[in-house]
Amino acid sequence: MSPPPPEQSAAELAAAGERRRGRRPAGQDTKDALLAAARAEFSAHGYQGARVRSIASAAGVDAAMVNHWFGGKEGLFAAAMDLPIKPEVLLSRLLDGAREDLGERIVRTFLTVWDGTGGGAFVALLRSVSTHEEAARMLREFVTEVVFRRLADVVGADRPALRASLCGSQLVGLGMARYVIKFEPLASADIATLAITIGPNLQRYLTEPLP
Amino acid sequence: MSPPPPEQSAAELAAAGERRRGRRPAGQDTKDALLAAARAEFSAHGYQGARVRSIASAAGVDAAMVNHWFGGKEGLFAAAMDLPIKPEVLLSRLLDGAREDLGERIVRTFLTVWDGTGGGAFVALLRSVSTHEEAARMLREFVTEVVFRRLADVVGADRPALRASLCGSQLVGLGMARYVIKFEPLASADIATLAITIGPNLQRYLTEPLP
DNA sequence: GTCTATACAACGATAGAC
DNA sequence: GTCTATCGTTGTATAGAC
Repeated sequence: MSPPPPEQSAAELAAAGERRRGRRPAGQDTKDALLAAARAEFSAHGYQGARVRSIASAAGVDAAMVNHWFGGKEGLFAAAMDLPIKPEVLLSRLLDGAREDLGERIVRTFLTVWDGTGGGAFVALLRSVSTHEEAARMLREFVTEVVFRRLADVVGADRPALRASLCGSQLVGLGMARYVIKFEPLASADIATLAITIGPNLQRYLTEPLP
Repeated sequence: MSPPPPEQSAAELAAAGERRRGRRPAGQDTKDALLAAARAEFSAHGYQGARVRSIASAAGVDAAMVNHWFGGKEGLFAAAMDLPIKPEVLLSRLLDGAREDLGERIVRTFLTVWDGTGGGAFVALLRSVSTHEEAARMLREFVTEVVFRRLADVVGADRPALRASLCGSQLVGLGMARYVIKFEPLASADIATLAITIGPNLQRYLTEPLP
C-alpha cells in the first residue's frame, strides 16, 4: 500500500559525507538542521505521520539527536512550532493538583505560559494557523492526539473527544480575545480573575453529563 | 431622488457587449463606491471614528445613500466586513425568546449564520483579523460597542463588559475550532448538540455572580 | 585530561500482513 | 493467532573540541 520509505537517504549521506562519530566542529548546526527538517516533515505529513528517523536523516544526523537536543518527538514539535512550553511539562503542571480545580488550573497555566511571551507567540501561531492549511492540520492533530488524549484519560468521563474539543474551543477563543482581538476588559484582566470565571466552564465541559 | 438612468439604444448596448435585457440594476456603482470608501474609513478610524458623511463624500454620493442601500452605519459595516448577517437582525433574533434560553440561542444563531456560508466567511474574517491590526481593531470595536452593549442591557447583570468579552471569547473560539482548526468532533457536530453543551456556559457568563 | 556531541545497536510497543 | 517491519526511545562507546 505505502511505497517503501526512502531509508536510503541515511546511507547516501553516509556514503557522500563521512558521518564521523564524536563531537563535531563548533557551530551548533545540528539543532538548526533538525528544526528545519522537522518543519518540512511535520508540515508535509502532520504530527503522527512525521517520522523522527526521516527528520534525522534529512538533517544528516542520527535519530538519537532528537532525544538529545529536544527530549523527544514532542519537544521537537514544540520547538519547531515555537510553542512556549513543552507538552510534557504542560501536562505535568495540569495534572498536579485536585481534579476539581482542573478547569481553573488549565486557564491559569494557559494564560501564564502565553502571557510570558507577551502574547506575540500566540498571535504568530494563530496567524500561521489561519493562513496555512498545513499549520492548522499540524496544530489540530497534535493537540487532539497528544494533549487532549492524555487529559481525557485523567478525567475519565464519557465522550472524551467532544469534551476535549469543547475545552479547546474555549481556550483558543480566550487566546484570540486576549492576544489578537483584544476584547476589553478581558485582554487586561488579571489571570486570577479569568481563572475563576472561565475555569468552572472548562470544568463543566470536562465533568458534566453530556447529551 | 435617484439620478436619471442613462437611456441607451439597442445599438449602444450591443456595441458595449451588454447582454442583460430590460432595466439595468441601478446603483451597483454607488454601492461599490460606498463599500470601498467604507473599508478605507473604517480601517483608518475604527467603527466609531468613521463618519458616514466622510464615507459618502469619499464615494461621491450623498450620505442618505448609506441608509438607502445598507440600512445604516451598522449595515454598511456588515457589508464592508462581509458579515453574513446584519447586526440588527442578529440582535432581534437573540432577544426574541426567554432569557433563560439566551445562551443556547446565541450558540444556535451563531452556528446557523456561519454554517450558512460553509464557514468560509469566518475563515476569511479571522484571517484578516489575525494579520491586519486594523481589522482586529474594527472587529473589536464593533462587537464590543454595538453587539455586546445592547446584549448586556438586556441581561441587566453587573460588569456587563467583562461578561460580554467572556461570551465573545467562547464564540470566537467556537468559530476557530469549527471552521479554522477543525477540532473533531466539534467541527462535525450538529448545531443542536453544541447549543445544549456550550449554551449553558454562555448563560453562566451572562448571569452567574462574578468575583 | 575532561567534557560532550555524536553514532550505533538494541529494546519494548505497535500496527499490518498473512 | 503469528510474524514481521517499523516506530520512538534508551544505553553506551567514542571521537574530537575544549
